[in-house]
Amino acid sequence: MNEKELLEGYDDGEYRRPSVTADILVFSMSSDFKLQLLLVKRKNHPYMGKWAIPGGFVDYDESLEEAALRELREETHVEDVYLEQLYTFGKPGRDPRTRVISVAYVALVPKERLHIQAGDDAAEAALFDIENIDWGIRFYSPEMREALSEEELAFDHAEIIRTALKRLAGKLDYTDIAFQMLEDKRCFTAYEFEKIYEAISGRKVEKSNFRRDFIGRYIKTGVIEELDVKSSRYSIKPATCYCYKRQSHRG
Amino acid sequence: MNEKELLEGYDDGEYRRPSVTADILVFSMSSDFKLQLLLVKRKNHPYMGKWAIPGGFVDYDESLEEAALRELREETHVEDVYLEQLYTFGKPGRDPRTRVISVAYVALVPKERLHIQAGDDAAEAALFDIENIDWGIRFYSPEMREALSEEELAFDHAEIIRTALKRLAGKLDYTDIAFQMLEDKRCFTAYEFEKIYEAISGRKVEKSNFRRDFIGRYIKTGVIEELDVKSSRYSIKPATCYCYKRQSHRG
DNA sequence: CGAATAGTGTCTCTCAGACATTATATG
DNA sequence: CATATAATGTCTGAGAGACACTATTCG
Repeated sequence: MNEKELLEGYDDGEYRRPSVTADILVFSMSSDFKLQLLLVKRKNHPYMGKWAIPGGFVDYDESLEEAALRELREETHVEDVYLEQLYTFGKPGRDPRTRVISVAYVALVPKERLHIQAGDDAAEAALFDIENIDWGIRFYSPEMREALSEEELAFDHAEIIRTALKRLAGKLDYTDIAFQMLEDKRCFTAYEFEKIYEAISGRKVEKSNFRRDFIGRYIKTGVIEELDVKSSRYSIKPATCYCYKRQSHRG
Repeated sequence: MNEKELLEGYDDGEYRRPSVTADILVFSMSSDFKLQLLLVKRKNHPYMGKWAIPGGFVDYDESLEEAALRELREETHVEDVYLEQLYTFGKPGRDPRTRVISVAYVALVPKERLHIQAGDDAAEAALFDIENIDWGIRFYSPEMREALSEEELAFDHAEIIRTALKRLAGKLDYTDIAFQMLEDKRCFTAYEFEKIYEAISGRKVEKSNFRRDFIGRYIKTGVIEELDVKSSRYSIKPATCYCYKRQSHRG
């Protein structure tokens, strides 16, 4: 291919280094408690018009996490969120232009905090509902209910998303990640928390058991506290509110 | 520092890329069932004379995993082992020479398969017993029983080792990693497996409970099978041997 | 009243941890 | 005999999962 020859012509005989990018998977939760992922539509080749995970090159003086946060800021204008390194993807050929090693990060952001805006490399940016969690992965766009198939994703991004979904589901039971999706960590109901848990794990839970465990584990360990406030946001009968007692981000 | 100025002088105005290395943490098990880690003594600056995790630059056409396997082959002459990506360390300044992003891999290698040899960048290579698993990390060299403190480790390698130990202990219960340390996966006793489990988890287990669970879970799921063979290698009374039925590596 | 969620109680089964006991081989 | 590991058994309490039931508020 002449495109490849062109790129190899850039090489000047010195040691040829791979490029490093930080990619960021921004997960959020729709108002009807469906797990959502931020994708951007590529406006350049390769994969022009396909949907991709936002990301960009890591600057020489910037840490990987800083690079991920910078991308996050550019796309969503949020700063202070839960962020976790996912995995590093580096197979030669995953980007047809040149050798790219991508360090993928996962961010969990409550939806009201998101102010989505397409970055320089993207035509548009949108949140996609993640409907079925059988790792075959199928997305449905929020407004139009249009299926987004794996073929419409750029690069190896379907694999990256699968990895992220597995990681999130796996960490649900022994970490606090579900709390990171709450609209207001300082005042939320058991119902909200349960719905978030269901969305991330991909399966229904028994309401009564979940409440027992939820109360039992987190109240006893002081992670949450019962408040005097009641909320009728999601129900007719006012529900007890709880307060998450740890720092709002970091994990 | 004039060393830094020298390095920055190398920059020729083009986009300055970080270097990428693949580092490999080779864990093994001593004959008395202590968890061991392969370290190499640096023969060049920086950190000359300090102990380090072996690693090297990722070639332009080589996958991250291939790079890790190449390093592994150079240091230990083993090929076909359990290998897993650990984490990517990329803070600016972690290598005083230039910006280095290290993708760390963990390999689990039964000791008899190791044929340790120092690579080009190392004066010597040795296995160190990991004695206490309180994440303060202290090593004792195998022969001399000399303490190796965190200060004697190069770069941010103490942090990398801590990360690896946590990961291994965490995956012990829901993966097959303990089997990867067995001298002979096709014929081993419950005693051997128990000792490996203890070494990786860093705590004693109740023998009878462990056997019940060990038999219960793995026999029922077909992961292991009971053999007719008996072994007196670790006991006076001959013990039942078991056979691990899955592929010898990969995880 | 029905609808929808809030919230409580109960039963079973599995599993982890603690501990006791017997068996088998060697010196 | 003592010793060291092999191998089996028993008890308890915690937790997961299934399910039944009552309470509260609105329209």
